[in-house]
Amino acid sequence: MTISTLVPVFAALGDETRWSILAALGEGDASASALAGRLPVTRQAIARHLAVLQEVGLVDSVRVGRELRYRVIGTQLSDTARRLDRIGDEWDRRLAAITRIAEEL
Amino acid sequence: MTISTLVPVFAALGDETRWSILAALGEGDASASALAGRLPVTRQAIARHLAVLQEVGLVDSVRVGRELRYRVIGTQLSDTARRLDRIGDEWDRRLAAITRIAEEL
DNA sequence: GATTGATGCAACCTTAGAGTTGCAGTAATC
DNA sequence: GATTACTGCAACTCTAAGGTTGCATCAATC
Repeated sequence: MTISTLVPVFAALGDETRWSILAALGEGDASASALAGRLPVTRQAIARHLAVLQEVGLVDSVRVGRELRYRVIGTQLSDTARRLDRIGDEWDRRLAAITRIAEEL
Repeated sequence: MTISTLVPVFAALGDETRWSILAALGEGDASASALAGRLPVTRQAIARHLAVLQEVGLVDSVRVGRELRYRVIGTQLSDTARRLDRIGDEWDRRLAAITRIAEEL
């Protein structure tokens, strides 16, 4: 599991509109059309954002009647946070090691 | 402290080249020119990436002689991870609540 | 003080992505 | 079965971002 699998997730999270979509979905599952009613963007734009979010596993879709209902997957967010934290720790340790070496000189 | 301050951080982390820069800096502080020697991109491109990283607090710079030496700030990464984790938890709780309500119907 | 090696700035190219409009397809409902 | 409402697909615009080349600048060294 390399960090390169994380990059698309961060790229997905690096957009305000997608956050507002995620926030709206946090209030409860919804379809692209339903979201378009609440957000100041077109349904098509939202659909593409949802595709991006689904691609990186932040969102899931279920067919309900004639609508595609999306829901947030909290796990992916937690996982990402955990991995990010681990990387931060690694860097902290490495930086501490470098600092120690530098001070010993 | 709103999530909108987080978005630029994620946007910064959503680029492979910037990760390779961060990884290179993890090995020890370095200048843009030094990094250009190790990475397959121009110094100018690297300089701009470093500006972006510095903008969101992922990197810091110190003048050493005639060179600008950059270093990773592990804290920002850890903070981001913590905040992301908190958001994930909130969503998990909210989703659990919604699921519970749905099941009670 | 001339040279060397670093940064800073500007113009430019190219592509990816966010957004739009328009229309076709398709599944419920009356 | 006609209508209604949602999804799917395609073409188009526009801007931002990643990358490049070229030159100016400025500090350190010989």
